[in-house]
Amino acid sequence: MEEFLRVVSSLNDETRVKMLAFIDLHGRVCVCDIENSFGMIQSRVSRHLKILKDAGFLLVQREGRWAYFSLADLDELRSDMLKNIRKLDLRLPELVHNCKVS
Amino acid sequence: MEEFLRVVSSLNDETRVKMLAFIDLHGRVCVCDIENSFGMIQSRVSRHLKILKDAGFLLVQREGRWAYFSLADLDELRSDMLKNIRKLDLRLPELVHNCKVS
DNA sequence: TCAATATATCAATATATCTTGATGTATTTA
DNA sequence: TAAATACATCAAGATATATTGATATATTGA
Repeated sequence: MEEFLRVVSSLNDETRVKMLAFIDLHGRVCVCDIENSFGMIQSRVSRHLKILKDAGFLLVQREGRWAYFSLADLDELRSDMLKNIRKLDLRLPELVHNCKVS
Repeated sequence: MEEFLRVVSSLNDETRVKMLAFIDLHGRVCVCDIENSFGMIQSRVSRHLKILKDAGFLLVQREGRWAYFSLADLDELRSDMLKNIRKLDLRLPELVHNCKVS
């Protein structure tokens, strides 16, 4: 139950549903990609990505000063959730890749 | 998105997940059945059942002074959620049918 | 080494949700 | 008709979550 509620509560937020859909669409992105694409401040983005990671949806790979987030391997519950998010056909922001150094 | 969030937030609560599993298991129950089975006060039960109903999981049929709740027809999102709740193998309270008149 | 960048986290505030107890309405039965 | 029962809803307080701005750490490049 605890894990089920962690998964459900991670998706009980429009911002996080969109971020998950965005990463599903674009693959590997760093925090500042989402910051730029969504027009949100860094602490907010970082917090939401952490929640999605802790819920088992995302994987983080640190490279230098960047943290790249991508989809984790999903079990049935999580892949069901993602499947139903895909069906929402959300309008997502464009990918804006604007980190200062790369 | 709005409907997705209504479904997700309805399940973002341990009490409601258990009540949904309970109704899935026992079929048609009235509010006081849940009150007695879960040992919760009536206003709390009524509120949670309303949230599950508004989220499209439950159907209500009024009969006399009783309101009977049962599973609604579920679309893919909702039946996926119920399927994953079944997999949790929750320990649910016994059905205590103790309404004063019947 | 120093400054800039990327990220995480914390504290404060705002907002939402849950629980309880009180109240209101409808139905049934004495 | 009056009392009891089933249920819904509201107000108040408690708890949880989200947002922002500030601060801390690590990495890189000048």
